[in-house]
Amino acid sequence: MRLTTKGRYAVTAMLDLALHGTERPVSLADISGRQDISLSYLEQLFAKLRRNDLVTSVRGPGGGYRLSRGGGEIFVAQIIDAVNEAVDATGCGGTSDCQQGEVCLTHHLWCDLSEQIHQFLSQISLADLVERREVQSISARQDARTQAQGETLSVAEL
Amino acid sequence: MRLTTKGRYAVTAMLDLALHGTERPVSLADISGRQDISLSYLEQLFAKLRRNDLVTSVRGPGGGYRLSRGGGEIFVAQIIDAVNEAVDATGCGGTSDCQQGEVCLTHHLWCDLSEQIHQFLSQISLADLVERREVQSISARQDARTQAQGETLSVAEL
DNA sequence: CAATAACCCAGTAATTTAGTCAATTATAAG
DNA sequence: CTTATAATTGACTAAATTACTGGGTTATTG
Repeated sequence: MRLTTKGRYAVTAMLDLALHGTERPVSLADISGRQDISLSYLEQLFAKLRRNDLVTSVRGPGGGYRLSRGGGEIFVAQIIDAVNEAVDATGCGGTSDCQQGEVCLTHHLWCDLSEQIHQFLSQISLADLVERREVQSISARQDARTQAQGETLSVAEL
Repeated sequence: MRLTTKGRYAVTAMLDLALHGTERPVSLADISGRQDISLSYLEQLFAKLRRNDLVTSVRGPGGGYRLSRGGGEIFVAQIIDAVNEAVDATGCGGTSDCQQGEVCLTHHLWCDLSEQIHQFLSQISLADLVERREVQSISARQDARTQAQGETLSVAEL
């Protein structure tokens, strides 16, 4: 499990789909415009997302992408895994060159750690994020009116 | 919070320190030999670890590095943060170019997510890992004797 | 003084990220 | 049928990050 900007782009794009794709398919050009991600980079990402059955495509005018299923059944971990593809474990994925058990054990430990993160992100669905979003935007507007109190600083930045 | 191999190297090296540095300081050459990380790369990593007060150094013959405090007071998140340094949020760290509130909100959401991972890794200390390690190595030896039963496959690989 | 090992710095190969460009293919609409 | 739209494919490149090399210096122990 790697956590890089690439995964963030993918999650952002998928969230955009979840937010805007309820009626009609969403074109990558739209996502590119809204989320400020280059069209060609989106193409690369969505090729992988499609191969991993997270989205379906509709060609031609009015076409674009749709979530392959409900937002409640697509999880953040799946999205990140899809675009990171072929993470090949840790350079010590069973086949490789751990001289002593010791080395391999620290690797194994790291796998444990990232596996737990993976499980954490496997529990968060796009639907969860959409909901959370609405909650936050509401509370953000409330904060703007009632003057933020300090804890809500990061929200007030917007 | 980024999760890359760089952070894994740092955690592995720090764990090596925790395991072998109880008596005397541990030289980077030793860690390099045991963990198969290039000496110069370790130098880079430890420069950052030292700047972040996670290790102390002893120069001269017999010198090396020590944990700056007990393994129970050094957490995985601190190690990863130390070597990743200057993560500058998400390209939208307050100062930047979010055209609409919308974009900024997806960013904020991602921050939330990685913040939760950060908190998770902030609860795991080196001491926890050392303990876990011992438990695993013991159970690994037990499994080797009693013939592993399937679930313990990854341990049995060693 | 000599050996050790941290410390520092400049450079560089390899990989990943991010993006460009140029085609081709499917399809809806006129 | 033609045209515009938008996915799809692929090759190629720029920038950033990761991982590493090598050369030096400084402090310390024996």
